[in-house]
Amino acid sequence: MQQTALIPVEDAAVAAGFERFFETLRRITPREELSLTAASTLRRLERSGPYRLCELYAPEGVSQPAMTQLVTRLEKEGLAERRSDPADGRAVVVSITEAGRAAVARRREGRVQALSGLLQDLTPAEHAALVAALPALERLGDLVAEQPTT
Amino acid sequence: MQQTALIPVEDAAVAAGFERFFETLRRITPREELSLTAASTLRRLERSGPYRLCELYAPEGVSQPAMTQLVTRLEKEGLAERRSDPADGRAVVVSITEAGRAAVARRREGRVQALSGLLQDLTPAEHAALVAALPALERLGDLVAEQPTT
DNA sequence: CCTGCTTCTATAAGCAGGTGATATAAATTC
DNA sequence: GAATTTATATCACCTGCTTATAGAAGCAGG
Repeated sequence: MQQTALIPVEDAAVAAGFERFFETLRRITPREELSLTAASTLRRLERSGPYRLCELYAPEGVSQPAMTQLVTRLEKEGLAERRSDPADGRAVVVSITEAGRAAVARRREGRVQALSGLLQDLTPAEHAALVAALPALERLGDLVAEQPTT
Repeated sequence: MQQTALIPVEDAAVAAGFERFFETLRRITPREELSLTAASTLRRLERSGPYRLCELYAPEGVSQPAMTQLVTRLEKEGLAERRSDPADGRAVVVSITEAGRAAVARRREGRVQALSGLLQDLTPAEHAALVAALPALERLGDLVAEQPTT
C-alpha cells in the first residue's frame, strides 16, 4: 500500500543521472547512415537472430506500419532481408545481412572513437567505477527487454 | 603515433555496454508530449538559464532553422518564451516558463517511475555499483558538453 | 553618416520517419 | 466452408529535421 511512496531518494538521483547521461549518449551517437530505430533494430537482429515482423515492432516501440517501412528501407539498402516463413504463409521473417553487420560494426566503432577520448580524461577511480557498473547496466537492459510492453 | 591503436580493450567493452544502455534508456523514455530534442533543450534552459537562440542550436546538435522552429513550437505550447535582447537588436533570448519546468518535472517523474521498479530487481551490489558510477557519468556529460562541436 | 561585410533570426521547400485507418491474404475456429 | 483472427502492406497525414535563402540589425572603414 505504501509501496508507491516508497521510492528511495537515491533512485531519484539515479533517474536524474540517467536523464543527463541519456543526452550525453545521444550526443556522441553517430547520426549519419542509420536512424535510432534502424540502428536499434539492426542490433537486435544481430544479437538474437531472425525475427518475424510481428515480433519486431513492439519491442522496438514503434507501430507495425513503421516496422514494415523500416524493413523495406533496410532491405533497399541491403542491410536486412525479408524471407517468407515456410511454416506460416502470412508471416515475413527478417534477418540481418553481412552488410548490415558491417554497418552495425561501423557505428559501434564510431562510438568507441568518440568515447575513448573522453574516458582518458576520467580519473582512474571514475574509470573503475564505470567498468564496475557495466554488469548492472546490462541487467537493467535485460529487465527492460522482458517487460510486458511499456 | 601509436596513440590511435592504443584504445584499451576495456574501453570497447564500455562502449558496447553504453550502446546497449542507450537503447534501454530510449525505451523507458516517455515519448508523449515532448520530442527528444525538445526535452533536451528544455532541460538545458532549466539548468543554465536563458540562452540566445544562436547559442542554443549547436550544443543541441541541430541546425539553426530547426531551433527556430522548435522554439516556435515550445512557445506555442507555453513551455518557453522569446524575448528580444535589449543589448542586441538581432538576437532573441529564449527562456523556460513555469509550465515548461512543470513539463520537465513530469517527464523526470515518469522516468523515475519506470526506473524504480527495475532498480528494485537489482541485487544490492548492482544497485551500489550504479550509485557509485553516477559521478563518473556526470563527468562524462560535462566533458561532452565542453567538446568543440562534434 | 553611408557602404558593405558579418551576424542573427526567420521563412520556404523538401525529405525521413512516424501515426491511425484500412485493405488483403493466409491461418484458425466453429 | 463461412466467419473470425492474425500478419503484413498500403494510404493519407503529421512532426521534426534538412539546405538554401531572405531580411534585419550590428560593426567596420572611408
